Amino acid sequence: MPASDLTGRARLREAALRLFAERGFAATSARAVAAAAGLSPALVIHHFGSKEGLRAAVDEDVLGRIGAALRDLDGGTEDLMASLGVVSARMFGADPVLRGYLRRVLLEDSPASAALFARLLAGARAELDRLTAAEGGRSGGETEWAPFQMLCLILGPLLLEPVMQPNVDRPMFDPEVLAGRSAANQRLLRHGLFGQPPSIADSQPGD
Amino acid sequence: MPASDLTGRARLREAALRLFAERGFAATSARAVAAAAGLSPALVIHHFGSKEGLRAAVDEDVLGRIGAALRDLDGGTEDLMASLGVVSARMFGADPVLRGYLRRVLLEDSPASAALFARLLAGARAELDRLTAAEGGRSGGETEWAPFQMLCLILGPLLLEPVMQPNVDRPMFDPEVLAGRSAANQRLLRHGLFGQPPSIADSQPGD
DNA sequence: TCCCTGACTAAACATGCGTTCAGTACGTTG
DNA sequence: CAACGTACTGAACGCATGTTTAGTCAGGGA
Repeated sequence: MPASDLTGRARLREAALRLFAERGFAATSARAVAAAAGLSPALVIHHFGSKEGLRAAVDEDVLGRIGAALRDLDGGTEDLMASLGVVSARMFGADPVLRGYLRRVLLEDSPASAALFARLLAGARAELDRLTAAEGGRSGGETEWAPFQMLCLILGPLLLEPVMQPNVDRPMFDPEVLAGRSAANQRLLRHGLFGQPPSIADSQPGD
Repeated sequence: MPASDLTGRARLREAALRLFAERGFAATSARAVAAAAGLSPALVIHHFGSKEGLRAAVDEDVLGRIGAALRDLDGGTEDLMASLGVVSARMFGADPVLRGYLRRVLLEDSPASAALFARLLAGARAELDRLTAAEGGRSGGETEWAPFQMLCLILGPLLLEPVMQPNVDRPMFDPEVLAGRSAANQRLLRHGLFGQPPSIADSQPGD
């Protein structure tokens, strides 16, 4: 099952995803990808036209997966902003390789990454609207940066994982740890770091 | 003054900083660096021993600048958490090239980047202590993630600049815009997105 | 059965890479 | 002045890269 069940094309794409995530695109040779897939380097050209074509195929695959996860989420009637915590768990938490690849994609400004970020931003805005409505419609002062702040809180640990992890006891994307972080983010967005001492109604069902 | 006043060694380092920031290390050839500096490729080896040595020199230079900026900041008696807003303005706001380089450094886990992040984390913790003291010592619930959240809010826009900028009207690191974002971060950390409607004592002197 | 298409390979190609080498020009030191 | 070390150059070396080519092999329709 590991990789040998897949077609050659798919095995190349998987191997490329892994190596691009680990070392980056420019630092990964087509030969290395082929070797990791147990195939000949010429197959990269045969299946994808060029190394750049291979990258495009990997991009499409990854962004497709994430787009699907986001679409699932919109459909579900998850309560409040639990959803963005859930989506980060489902996408980012799932696979270290995917995280590594996303990390590198997000800091370029390829069309693919721009589209992904626009999608995430729209999600954050929608989430924020729901959150505002749940808070009784009051919105404190300037909210221009709010969706970006929300995204920074969610994407920050993804982007900073390699440097952040050594400063955290447990694996940052362990489901429990991630849930704790999501809860902390929710508290921060609602009340700040100092608001509302944990007196009554501290624990909520969702998240 | 642009570059010709500098020694060949310094010109190579500056050119490398710019190109590494734009294209990444692996995608930048020693020949390209030398050409950008108006020098012979062999000089890269003569001055730095290898291309990797050149990277080390650039790293040292960049991290030195940032370390100095952070040290300045500790010395000054800036009030409250204005300081981290100021430091991001002074370091990140200053130079797009520096931002690009930092972006790439922070998502590897080289010793240099680990040291830088540890430094930033310590700064965030100190800042947070001061902020907590100013809030009357009360700290709401779990604060385990607080310093990381703070760093995400500050570093997020730096890391995401390429994908974020197209969604923002004005240049993200324009001093005014950055000040506005810093103020928004401060409000978020203190009261959340919905707390404390802007009734009395809205504007404060610092930041 | 034949033939064709598509997956696949080994070998080779041209190019660009990091690096080395031999040598020139120049300011400093003896 | 001679000797030296240092900044610097053009040309070359060996090698890895992305890609091409020619060819093998299996499967499926006519």
